[in-house]
Amino acid sequence: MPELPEVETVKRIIGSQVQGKKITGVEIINNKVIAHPVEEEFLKEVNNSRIIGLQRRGKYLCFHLENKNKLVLHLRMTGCLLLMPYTYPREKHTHVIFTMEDGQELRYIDTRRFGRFWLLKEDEDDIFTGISKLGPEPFDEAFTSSYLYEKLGKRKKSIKDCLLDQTLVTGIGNIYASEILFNAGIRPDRPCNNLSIKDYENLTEMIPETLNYFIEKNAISPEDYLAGKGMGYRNTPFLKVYGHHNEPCPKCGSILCKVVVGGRSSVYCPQCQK
DNA sequence: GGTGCCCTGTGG
DNA sequence: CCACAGGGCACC
Repeated sequence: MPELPEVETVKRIIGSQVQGKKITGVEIINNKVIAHPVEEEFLKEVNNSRIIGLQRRGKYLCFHLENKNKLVLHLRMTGCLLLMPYTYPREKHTHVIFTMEDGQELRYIDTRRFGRFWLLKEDEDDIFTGISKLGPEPFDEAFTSSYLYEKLGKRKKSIKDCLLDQTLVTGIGNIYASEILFNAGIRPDRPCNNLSIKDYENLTEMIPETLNYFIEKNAISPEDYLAGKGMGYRNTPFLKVYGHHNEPCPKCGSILCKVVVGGRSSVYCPQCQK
């Protein structure tokens, strides 16, 4: 469910709430979401450690702990982190609860249970989480149009498919792929080897610009974030094309189309996108 | 490359 | 009731 802008929002809100706080208790309600072979070890290594800070990499979140361990989380489709007083009733689908020293609880809630926690011990090579396979962040200096052209220029796959490939550039998901391609004026089903250098320059500019636009639109207070159960802030009202098929294009008024590319739906304007 | 699968909930 | 949902992986 969450893509880079949503994960960034969670990082900013939850990060500021838990930074410097000690975890004084861990309760695993459903161990399916813990991708660690030994539950006891996971508990031992996370419990009684202080959170130094929260970091985002692509769609992953990484808690840096004082004992040098890292607690990595991927929210996948429906994962959600909320900090609230321990007295609050537990949401349905609450799978893990971290108790903080101040009596607040950091709760992991995930309807579909696709999300995962990993534990990386100090200096342990990360061969588990998938983070090591990720491509550059869209805001990295390394993410240039020549990088994108070199990586994609000769591929026959559709540009939409490649935007979702986290090893090429990280953070884009199904919704923002449609939004980015609309902003760049490129049809989602265009083969990569059919795009011009100009198209790649345009894409390279529109990827960080579009994601940044939605990070800003996501901005919300911690109180409103909690009130909306970590979902309310998500910016559906600002989407230009995704979810708007059969409606008029916001630029030209043509009717927006839906196509399935690589098993997932994309929405585009047949007039504005070539 | 395409498909199925992991899950639950919702909308047509 | 079936199709589909913002992710990612294993498997032909």
